Amino acid sequence: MNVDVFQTLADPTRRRIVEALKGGELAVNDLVAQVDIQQSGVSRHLRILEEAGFVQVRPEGTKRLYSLRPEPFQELDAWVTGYRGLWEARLDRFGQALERRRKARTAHPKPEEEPP
Amino acid sequence: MNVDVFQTLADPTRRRIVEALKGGELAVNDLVAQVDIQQSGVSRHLRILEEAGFVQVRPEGTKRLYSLRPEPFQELDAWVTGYRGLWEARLDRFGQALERRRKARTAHPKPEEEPP
DNA sequence: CGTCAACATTCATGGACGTGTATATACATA
DNA sequence: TATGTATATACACGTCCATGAATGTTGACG
Repeated sequence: MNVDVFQTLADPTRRRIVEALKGGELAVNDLVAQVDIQQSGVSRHLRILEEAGFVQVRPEGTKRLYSLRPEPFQELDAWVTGYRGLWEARLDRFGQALERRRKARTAHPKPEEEPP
Repeated sequence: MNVDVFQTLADPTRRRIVEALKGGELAVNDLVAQVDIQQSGVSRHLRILEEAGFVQVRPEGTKRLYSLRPEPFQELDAWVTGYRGLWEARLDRFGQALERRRKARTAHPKPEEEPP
């Protein structure tokens, strides 16, 4: 997590890797198939993504399965939250109180419906 | 808006400018006072931010007042929303319904409390 | 142990980019 | 018009970085 979140996401190839991992963990070769650069480049991008906290590795045999980690996305979400006042009608102290109550509500949702 | 949102935000100086504009519109010299680079650099960053849709200009006499625009932040918010499932317990159709109800609520808040 | 597959790392290179210096443009005011 | 202030642009320079090619490393399996 030493590197910057935005700088890590600035590269389009890294974003393609991240988006490919949205569906679940993938091996390096699977990512090479989706991103049109060399395998060495994919490994380097994965290293950068790992140092930035975006991905984690899990060795499985001779393969290494990469998957996403939530922390940097949460950080990004927190950052953009500071600018929601630009397009939401009211995000003053009253609106923030509402927001806090919503967070508390969605953090402990009542299981009133079935998962599909 | 031709340039990439993440690439625009990758530069720390540009983020400082954006954060300085959170309080409202500012002239270029006001930003130069907050960012420790030359005035020419600030103007260049403002041009990049303008081309990316982050800021808009309003001439006032010999000054030019820059202010934030919501679109790129909304775009960023929409992007990170695609990854909320990583840390929220459930963001399936049920959770999205909750989310939609919250949005409808905060869009028309009843003035039932005083701001702290 | 030898071999193959999967992946990581090193090295060299070209291009993009942020910065400072200097100069240009626009506006206001006397 | 002349002068000063506010901002934008042109140019040159150094640095960072994404990429490909080549090589190194690790694990599975005969």
